[in-house]
Formats: sequence, structure tokens, C-alpha cells
Amino acid sequence: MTVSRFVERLGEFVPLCAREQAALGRLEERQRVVRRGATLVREHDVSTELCILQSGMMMSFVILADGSRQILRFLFPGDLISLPSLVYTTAPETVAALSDSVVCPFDRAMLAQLAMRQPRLFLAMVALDQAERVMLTDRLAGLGRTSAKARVASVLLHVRDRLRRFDGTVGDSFVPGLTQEEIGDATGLTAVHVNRMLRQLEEEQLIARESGRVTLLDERKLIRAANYVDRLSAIDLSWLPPAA
Amino acid sequence: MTVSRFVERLGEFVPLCAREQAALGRLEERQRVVRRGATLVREHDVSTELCILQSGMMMSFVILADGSRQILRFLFPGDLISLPSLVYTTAPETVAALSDSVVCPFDRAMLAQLAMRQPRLFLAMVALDQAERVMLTDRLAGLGRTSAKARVASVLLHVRDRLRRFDGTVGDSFVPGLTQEEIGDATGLTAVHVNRMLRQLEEEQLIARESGRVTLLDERKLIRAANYVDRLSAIDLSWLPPAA
DNA sequence: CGCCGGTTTGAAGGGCCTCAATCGGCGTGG
DNA sequence: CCACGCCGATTGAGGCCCTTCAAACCGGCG
Repeated sequence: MTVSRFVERLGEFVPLCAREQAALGRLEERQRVVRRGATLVREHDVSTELCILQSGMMMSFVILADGSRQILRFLFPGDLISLPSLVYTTAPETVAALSDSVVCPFDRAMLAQLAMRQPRLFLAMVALDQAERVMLTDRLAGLGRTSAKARVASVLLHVRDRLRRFDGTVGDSFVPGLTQEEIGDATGLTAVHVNRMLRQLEEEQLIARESGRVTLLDERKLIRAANYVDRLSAIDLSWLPPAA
Repeated sequence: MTVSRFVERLGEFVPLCAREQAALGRLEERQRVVRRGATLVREHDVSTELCILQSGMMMSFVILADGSRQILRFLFPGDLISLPSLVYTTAPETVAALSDSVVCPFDRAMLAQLAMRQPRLFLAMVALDQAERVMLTDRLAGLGRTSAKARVASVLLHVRDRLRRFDGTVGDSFVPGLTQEEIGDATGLTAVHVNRMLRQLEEEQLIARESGRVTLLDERKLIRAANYVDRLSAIDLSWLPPAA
């Protein structure tokens, strides 16, 4: 058994006792490879399984009636996938791999068991999930009320922060691993316009680009232009009851 | 003590034993009135309290750097307010009353206690919260990929469904209780354009209006035009472990 | 009666889209 | 080894959806 990504993730914010770490480890006993471009769950398909992303990068999205796609979320190692299957037997969103990935699937009954036996741990997981919810509302506000340039900048900052959290060596320069069409589907724009916004960010000396690699030249200004907030760095789980 | 709205709400989807109902009741022991227009929590303010909305209608929103507002969510009786305060000591969004409302505030420590002592109940609450998350992603997709007309229609359908769920007598005709500016701030549009979209929906015989009251004339077509899904009617909590 | 918040309507402008063509990198098959 | 095909990036021209600005209208309430 490899390292539990979820223990890593949660452990950043709250100390976990051995018993709790073991419980989380049981969620990651099975492994499944998802190749770049392949889909893990398809919208409307029946699915009562959850997953933890072990390695790679994925996304969840929906396809609308007119065929357009809206990317809901980018997924990184340690992220919990398809939590909505706790309430719906049919998946509300498609999950697909942006790069070769490994996921650890487990049944929702296992999560129920964990909630019953390790309530403190479950509480911590729920709390952390609220951070995801807030990031979702950040993006909602971005789509509703900010310019195309701001939305594109926001995606760059978000992906950089998530990559860095998993791999500390990532600095101002990184490879997003997204096509301009994917950035567009995440920001509600066309690939064409994403391209123009990237060029504009480049002309304003906010970023530099070379063959897929992006460098943030003036992070301060970029954050301001994007209306960006790093929600992961403000998390506080210190109020949790102490481990048993 | 009045009826627990939260028991009503959760009880729609899963049977609750007496012990569980009592535990929920304890969350609603204190009451606080919030007048129409008043704000319960302000963004960036320190707040470790949660609330359950007893009666009335509220909204949560953020104000962006340029002063524009994005409404994140409309709140109805039985809804859990400011769950994000489980992870953040400072509120990520403002909560204000759209009509005279009553809320029941309780500390997050009480929720932690409930999670520890009534894990099944807490699991049910978390599952139900996932439905909120999915509604949020529906709105995200709406903002990113649907027309102004669809977004406005979607708000009307959403509010009608929520009102009806609380008051069964609500039919195709109802009073949204929202200004056109509020609808605009929820859909990422200007009040002016919301007005034009309402007129257009009226001209197409999809809705009728008279002094604040809206009547849905062709719900089928409206749902299709709005890309709307009623996420509350598809909820399935039957897999929950049985009550103790 | 006169204010005030909300609604309604018009005209003009801009941000982003659509359509379309070119270009570059890379894997594949000849 | 090279030609081809394909996907993604890039760039241009034109158009539409929604915004901005402005003014008139309406109902309610002091």
C-alpha cells in the first residue's frame, strides 16, 4: 500500500491519530488507473461509488443541451471525487482524467461506516469539503461578475496553488496541463477568447509563456486582477475536538 | 418551542428517531429575528456561528472589488446557513434577509457534538448538503454556458420549487419576492436586461405577470428553456444505516 | 402631494462569440 | 526519412448579446 493521499491532505490541517489514519487508509485499498482523456464516471450513469484521487489531474464537468461543456472543478491528488453520490444514485457530473491518473474507489457504505465509527474524522472531512464549496462560490462570482481576463488569470492562479500544495518545488513557473479550450470551458469562454486573454496578460507583463509553460511575473497584480483568494491557506480546523 | 424546521426538512428524505429529533431540536432553541434588508453576517466578519432558517427568505452574496454583487444562494426555511464557518473563522459571504425572517443560531461546537453523538444524523445532514452543492454547480453551468433568458427562467423555477416545498399550496402562480435587481445579481445580469428577459418570457407565453406575481404558463417548455433540474426531488437517502 | 424604490423603455457601445484561415508540433504510415 | 493528418494555438473580420447611460413611469408611504 502506498502513502494515503487523503491522510496527507487532511493531515495538513489537523493532526490524525493512528486509528484515524488507518481508517482513511482503508478507503484507499483498491486502485484504478484512468488514462489521460478517459472518463471515470459519466453524467446520468448509475454510480454509488466515491473515489480519492491518488495521482494525476482530473476534472468534473457537465454537458448542456446545446452540446457546450462547463467544467465544474479541477481535481488534484488527495481530492475526494463524486461526493454527490451520497445523495444521488445517478451521477450529476462527468469525471474525466486530464493526465494519466490513479484513483482509489470505495463504496458509499464504507464512508457511512467511517462516519459511524470515526465521527471526529468524518467531521474533519466534512469541514474540509466546505472549503471546496467556498471555492465553488468564488468561481460562481467570477463567472457572474468578472471579466474574461480575470477569469483566465484566476484559473492560472488556482492551478498553480493546487500544484504547489502537492509538490512544494512548484514556484512561479509551472505547466498547467490544460488546453485553451479546457480553460475556456472552465471559465465560460471560447478557446479563441482565452487565447486573446492570455496574450493580453502576456503583453501586460503579468505572465510569460513558452511551449505550454506559464510563469507568473507579477503575482500581486495578477491576484488583484483575478479577484483571487487562496481558500486553502485560510483553513482553520483547530476547533475540532481532540483525537480520542 | 415551535416545530423544528430542520426536522421537517430532513424528515422529508429519511425517517428520524425520537432521539435524533430531539438532538436537532436542540439546535433550534435560540431564536433571532432578522428584518427585511438587515444582514445576519457580513463577509470578512469573524463568526463561528451557524444558523438554521426558521421562517422567511434570505440570501447569501459577495461584493466584488468593483462593487458589483453576486448572489450565491437563496435561503428557505429549514436551510442550514453559513456551514463554511466550519473551516473559516471569517465569513466568506454575507447573509441578509429578503423578507422578515427568524433564524436559530448555534455554535459550531454544538454541531461537532452532534456529529460525535449522532453520527447517523450528521451523515444525513452532510448528504443533504451535497444536494446544495449540486445546485451550486447547476448555477455555475448556467452562468457559464446559458443565455440570459435561461438564467432568469431558472431562478423563477428554483424559487417556485423551494416555496412549494415549504408550502404545499403554492402552485404555478407565486410571488417570488425578489426585485429585478436581485434576480440580476443572482444570474450575473443587469436589472435592465432581466426586465427585458421577463418581458420576452411573457411574450412567448411562458409566464404571466401582474404586480409582482408570476404565473408559470408552460412549465414543460420553461424547464427546457432554462435547462432546469429539480435536484431536491431526486434525492435518495435510503442507503443510510437504520436509526439506532 | 411629493418623494423613493422599483420597473420599463430607448439608444448606443463594447465584450465576447462565430466563422474562417493559417500555423506549428507530433505521431503515424508509407 | 519524409509526407500526411490531426489537434491545438493563433490571428482576423464581422456580428450579436448584454451593458451602460438616460429618462419616464408607477405604486406606496410619509
